[in-house]
Amino acid sequence: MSKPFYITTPIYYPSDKLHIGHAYCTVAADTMARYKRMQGYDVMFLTGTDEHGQKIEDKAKAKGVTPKQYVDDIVDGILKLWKLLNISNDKFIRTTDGYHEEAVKKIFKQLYDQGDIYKGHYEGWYCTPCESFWTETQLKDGKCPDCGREVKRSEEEAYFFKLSAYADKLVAYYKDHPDFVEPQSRLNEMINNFIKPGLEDLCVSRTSFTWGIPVDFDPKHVVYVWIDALSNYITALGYGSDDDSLYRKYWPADVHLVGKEIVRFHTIIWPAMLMALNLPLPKKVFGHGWLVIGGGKMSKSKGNVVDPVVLCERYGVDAIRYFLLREIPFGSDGNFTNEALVSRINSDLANDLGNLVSRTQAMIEKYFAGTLPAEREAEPIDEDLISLAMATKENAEKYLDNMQFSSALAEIWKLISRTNKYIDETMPWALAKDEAKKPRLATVLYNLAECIRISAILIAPFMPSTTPVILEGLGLSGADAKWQETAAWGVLPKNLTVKKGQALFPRIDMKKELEELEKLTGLDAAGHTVEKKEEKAPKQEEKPQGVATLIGIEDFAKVELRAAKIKLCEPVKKSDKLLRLELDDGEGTRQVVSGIAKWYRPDDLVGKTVILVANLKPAKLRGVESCGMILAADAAEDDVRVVFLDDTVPAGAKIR
RNA sequence: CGCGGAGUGGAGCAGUCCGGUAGCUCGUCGGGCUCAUAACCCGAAGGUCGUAGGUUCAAAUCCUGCCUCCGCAACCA
Repeated sequence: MSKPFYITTPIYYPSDKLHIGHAYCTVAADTMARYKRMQGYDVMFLTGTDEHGQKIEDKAKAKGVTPKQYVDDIVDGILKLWKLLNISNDKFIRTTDGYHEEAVKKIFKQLYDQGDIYKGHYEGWYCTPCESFWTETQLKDGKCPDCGREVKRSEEEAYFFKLSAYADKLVAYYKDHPDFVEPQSRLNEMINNFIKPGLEDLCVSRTSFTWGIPVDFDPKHVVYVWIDALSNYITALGYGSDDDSLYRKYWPADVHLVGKEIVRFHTIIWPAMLMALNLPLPKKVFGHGWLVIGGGKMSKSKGNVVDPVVLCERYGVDAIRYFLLREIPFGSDGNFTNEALVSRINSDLANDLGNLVSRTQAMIEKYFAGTLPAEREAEPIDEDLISLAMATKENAEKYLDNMQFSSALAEIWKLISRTNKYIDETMPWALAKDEAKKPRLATVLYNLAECIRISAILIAPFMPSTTPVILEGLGLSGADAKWQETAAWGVLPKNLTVKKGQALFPRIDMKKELEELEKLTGLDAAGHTVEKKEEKAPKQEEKPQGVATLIGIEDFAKVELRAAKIKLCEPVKKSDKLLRLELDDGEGTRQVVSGIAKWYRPDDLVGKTVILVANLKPAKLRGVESCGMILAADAAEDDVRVVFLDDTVPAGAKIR
């Protein structure tokens, strides 16, 4: 019986459409899963969605649908995306699936019964109308950040998981299993940041929202994300159900693939939970890096979110899969730019691989009418090529086994390049002119075909739909993609017949393409957001009432605006956004803290006249009291301009 | 002194743990070839390895200080 191999992606949060970053992680997992399958492992590849929680409840409400309807819709899109990307997951779990909910209830109950979960109190600020708890730091002006009303200090009943009890065991486990977390640096981060300062018990239930799995013995609580989401890795296998045969077969997981932002949950909370349940821990948690767009994190507010569907439609799925895994060393962050994408497609896929296949097939057709004769004539020059071809499988495996996708591809491309070079070395077109050299010519072309066959199979985990196309061009079929045969020479029949097809990866005109892409994605070649001028103007006109709800003059009168002179200005310690200002407001000096350090230096401001909101309730920022605020304009997405008055306006002048 | 990552030819990266000729891909320039998707092959130019010190026969690599960039945390009254 073949060895089991269990690999997972995170379960994604379906509050929005997924972007290229999610695709990146899932493509990586898929490549690993396909590789292991080809090697003969019995693979279980799991992905899914984490569907509960406040945010989804809110989003659904805003859209006027039930949370379930809301997530159903998004999940539908996710399934389509995975289909488009050729993701070969064996199972897809949704945390709203009945079996998962049942299992989570059981897990929660068990932890409670054995004392790892206890009932306690969650202290915070409560806003009665909103029925929401807020932490000290979430409050705005000491008031509810949602509705702005008064909050009161109160306690909420909640269940806690005794995370603190597992700190020592976790550290011991890391020590005994140095490969548990990769890359290594992420583990250091966890220990320094979270374990050393001391682990606190974890709040694992909520009463502030209802979109979740109810605690079965105390249904006014719902299970919070930790236990609900993390346990998917075992509930998907039937743990806690009547049939846990898959669980017994596949657990513990060989790899949890996660983004670096959730490494913490997977290396601290999840292992502690498993320890409490007395279950084995996953063998490895691999924290991959992020796709960085134009030097910054991809985010909706920056408008630089890349949609994988658009790219796949334009270049084909395999080109995108290749790019993602080739361009960025797995584990570190990497830049995503349109230019890099097109450049990779052109040089690696069109020029090196596609063109190699094309020229080889063309020569076999031209010189032998498509079918090679059986006579052979080897020469010493062939040895170098053949020995590299025979070594490439092992070279690639060395990296693949450590999830170094990029390096693995580089190894395969070494063979592709070497094969191109072999054509120049042997000059088949010269051989073709001499009838006596036909056996030598056939040998050369056969060697080329063999190298192409080997390369085509080796890229199958990465580019599953390209492999069959290449193999069919060599007279084989997709079913001939046998991993073991990539280390065997002479697999193709001596009298092989080729069939030249369409160009595998048509070359792209870089300049034109970048212009097109800029329009399509709103990102320029270097990945910077492009201002969409034509769209911007009408947008603003369309929703004048969207600026704010209308107020009466009496409401405006409540705001006391005054001119003030900046007397002194300095940065606030331990803060990179705040400046402390001392203002002359006509009556005296007052201190205001403003979050404009990014755009103004203290010297720029001293002596200037600004508009002060004089009757704003004082608040503390970074420990410094701020009495009022000064007005500034959001000039652009990431630019703020303070409103300056003419310096002839005296301090204290009323503004209305 | 909150935590972490990074600064290497025009661009993107490797090399740093275990000091000893600075490497890869793309781009540029020159040449070759003509089977091929204006592709392929060869060659060249181009680097004070962020910066200032220190250790050493020898430092991109080890030590110390500083600067810059990027994340996280906190913070945009």
